[in-house]
Amino acid sequence: MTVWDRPEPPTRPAPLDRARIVAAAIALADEGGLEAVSLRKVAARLDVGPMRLYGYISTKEELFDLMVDEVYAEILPEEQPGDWREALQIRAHRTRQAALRHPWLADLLGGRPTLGPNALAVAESTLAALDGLADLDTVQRAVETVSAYLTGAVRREIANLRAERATGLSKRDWQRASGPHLSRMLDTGRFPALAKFVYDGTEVDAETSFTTGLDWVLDAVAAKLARPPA
Amino acid sequence: MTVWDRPEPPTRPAPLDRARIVAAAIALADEGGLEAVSLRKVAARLDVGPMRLYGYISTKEELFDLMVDEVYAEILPEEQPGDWREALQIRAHRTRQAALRHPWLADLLGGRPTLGPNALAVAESTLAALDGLADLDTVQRAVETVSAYLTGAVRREIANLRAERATGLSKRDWQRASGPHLSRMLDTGRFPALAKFVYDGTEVDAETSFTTGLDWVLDAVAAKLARPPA
DNA sequence: ATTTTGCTATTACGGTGTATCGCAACAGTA
DNA sequence: TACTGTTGCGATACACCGTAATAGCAAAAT
Repeated sequence: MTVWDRPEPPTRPAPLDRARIVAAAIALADEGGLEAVSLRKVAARLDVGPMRLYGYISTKEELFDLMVDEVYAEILPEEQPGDWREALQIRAHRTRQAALRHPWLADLLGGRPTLGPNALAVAESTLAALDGLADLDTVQRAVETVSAYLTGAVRREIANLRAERATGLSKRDWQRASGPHLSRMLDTGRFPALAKFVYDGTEVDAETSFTTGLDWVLDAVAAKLARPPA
Repeated sequence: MTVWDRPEPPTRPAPLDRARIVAAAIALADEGGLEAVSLRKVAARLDVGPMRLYGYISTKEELFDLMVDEVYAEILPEEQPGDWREALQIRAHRTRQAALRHPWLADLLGGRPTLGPNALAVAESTLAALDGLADLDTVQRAVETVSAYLTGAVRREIANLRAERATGLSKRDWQRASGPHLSRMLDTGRFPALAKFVYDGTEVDAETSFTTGLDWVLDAVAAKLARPPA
C-alpha cells in the first residue's frame, strides 16, 4: 500500500499561541486601524474558528493589551544610554516612531495601565536612567510628567495626521480652505486670537514640534533634578 | 360634539434637536461609560426610532464630537483671569474636573481635532491669555505642550482610577497585593529600579501629582516666554 | 382636489463579542 | 482490546450594533 493509497491523516487543529494571535491582530490593525480588528477576522486569518481565541484571551480588551505590549518591545531601546536626558529622549522618539508605524497605538496609549513584560521593561529602563539623581518622589514625578506629555503629543499628532489624510490636504490648507467650518467660525470675529494664530502662524512640521515640546519638558525636569525638592 | 367624541389629534413626532440628543448621550455615557452609548439607546431615551437621529448627525463619531464639545462648555472659564499662568492652570483644572465628572471624556481627549464652538472658545481664551508675551510660534508651542501634558495626565489618572475601581483597592494595594502579576514580575528581579519605586515610593494622591507635573511644565513655559526663542 | 415633497418609521443587512453545548479525539484503566 | 472519563475544539446561538434601503404618510404646493 503506497502513500497515495493512504488517506491524509486527520487534519490536526492549527497550532496556535498568543504570539501568532497578536501578530495577526497587529497586521489587521496596521492595515485598517483598530476598528478593523475583530476576533472573527483575527481568527479567520489564522484559519481557526473565532471561539478558539478564547483559550488564549478572555476578552477583546486583553487582545488590545497584548498588542500594545508587543509594540513596547519595539520601543525598548537595545542599549542603555549614559545620560538620563538622552534616555528619555530616545524613549520618546521610539514611542513616536512606533505610533507612526502603528497609528492605532495612539488610540490605546494611556488608555489602560500597561503591565505587560515589555511595557514593564521600558518603565524599568526609564526609571533606571533617572535612579539616584533625586529622591524617589521627584524621579517618579519626572517620569510621569514626561510620559503624560508623550501620550498627549503622540495622540495629537496622529489625530491631526488622520484629519489631514482624510481630506488629502496639508494641515495649513486643511485649516484654511478645506475646513470651511473653521474659516466661517474664525470669520465671525469671535475668536480673534485664534484667527491670528491660524492665519499668521508659520507651519511647523510635526517632528520638530514634538521635539521642541519634549525639550521644554525635559528642561523642567532638569531644573527639578538639579535642585532638591521644595 | 363633545371632546370625548373627537379623537385625539394625531401624535406629532417628538420634537428633537441636537441639544436633546447630546444630553441623552451624555447621560448614558455618565452612567455606563462610552460603550453604553449606542444610537439605539440614545433614540430610545428620547422615545424615537434610531433612524431619526440621522437627521441630526450622520455618524456615531459625530455624536461623540458633539458630546466632547458640550463638555468643553463646562471647561470654558466664565471670566478671564489676568495672569497667563493662572489661565492655563484654571483650564487644566477645569478639564480635569470635567473628566472626573465624565470619565468617558478621557477616552476621547486628543483623539480627534476639536473644532466645535465651545472647544474653539476654550482655545481662544487660552491663546488670548498668552498673546503678546512672545512670538506666535513660541506661544503656540507653549499651548500645545501644556495641552499635550493635560491630555496625557488626565488619561492616565482616569485609567488608574478605573483600574482601582475594578478591583476595589487603593492604587498601592492594587499594585502590591491584588496585582499578583505585577508582584510576580517584580519578584523576578528583572526590574530592580521599578521594584524599588513600587515598594519604597510614597503614595501621592492624584490631584497633587497632576498639579505638580503641571507646574513643572508651566515653569518650562515661563522660562521660554521670558527669553526670546533661540 | 390632486400632486408633489420631505420627513418619519419600519424593515433589513451584515457585522460584532461572547455564552452555551455537542462532539470527537485522546488518556487512563480494566 | 474495550471502555470510559476528560479535555478542548467547533458550530450554533443570542443579543446587540451602525446604518442602508425602503415604504408610508402628513404637509405643502399646484
